[in-house]
Amino acid sequence: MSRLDPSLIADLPPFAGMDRQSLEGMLAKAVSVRHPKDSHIFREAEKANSFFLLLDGFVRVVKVTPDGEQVIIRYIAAGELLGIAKALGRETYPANAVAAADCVLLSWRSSIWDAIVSTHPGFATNTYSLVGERLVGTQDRVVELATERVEQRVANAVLNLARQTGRKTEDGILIDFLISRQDISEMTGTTLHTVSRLLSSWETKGWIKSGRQRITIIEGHELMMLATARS
DNA sequence: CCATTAAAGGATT
DNA sequence: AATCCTTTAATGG
Repeated sequence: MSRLDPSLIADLPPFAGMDRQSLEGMLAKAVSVRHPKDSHIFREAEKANSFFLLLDGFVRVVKVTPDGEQVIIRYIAAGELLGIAKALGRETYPANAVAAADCVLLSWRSSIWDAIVSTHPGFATNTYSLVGERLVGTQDRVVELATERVEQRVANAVLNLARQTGRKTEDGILIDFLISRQDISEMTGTTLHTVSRLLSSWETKGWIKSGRQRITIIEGHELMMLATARS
């Protein structure tokens, strides 16, 4: 296994404020793993033996209902931790994590979590922040699902994806991985047909450009108006 | 306003 | 060729 350079992770939020020696210590205990698109990184209810840092790619966190319906909880972008069951006081993973694109990750054994947190208080606080941000995000989505119309929820989902994973192109902000209308419907609690209709009507208005599994936001402002408009 | 169903055309493998 | 993704239209809650 090749040696990993500290600069690989030094600038990522979880390791902010960590000195070089500590970074090297973390990396010495890490194993790098590759996950091809659509492979599972971990599964719900599985024993949480490892936690991960996503170095490249995108991960989809998914819950599956008893009757087989999928709900997308969130997407995780490069630089974020995932599978941090230990930080949540859990022994098992709370959901499935699937590679939404080809992914490169670092993984650590969960058994060293406590030692890391006690020797690197900064890592602990960074993790609290991450957990807090995700909590706020899910709270927002609960409010959305309870009060907003489908059109607004879809607009929000698209904007959030663009903010999280967007890449600038000549046309606008491209959501930088393959995402189907089915995926968006699973994020927003609607059907792929409704998502399809909404996206094509936005395309007609010139707000977005979308092809098969690709979405580019051209006029983010209009979408934001829609997303926040009161019915 | 939105889900469901059905049908059909395009894209991907 | 088989499968998946998207669009469109009709119907009904």
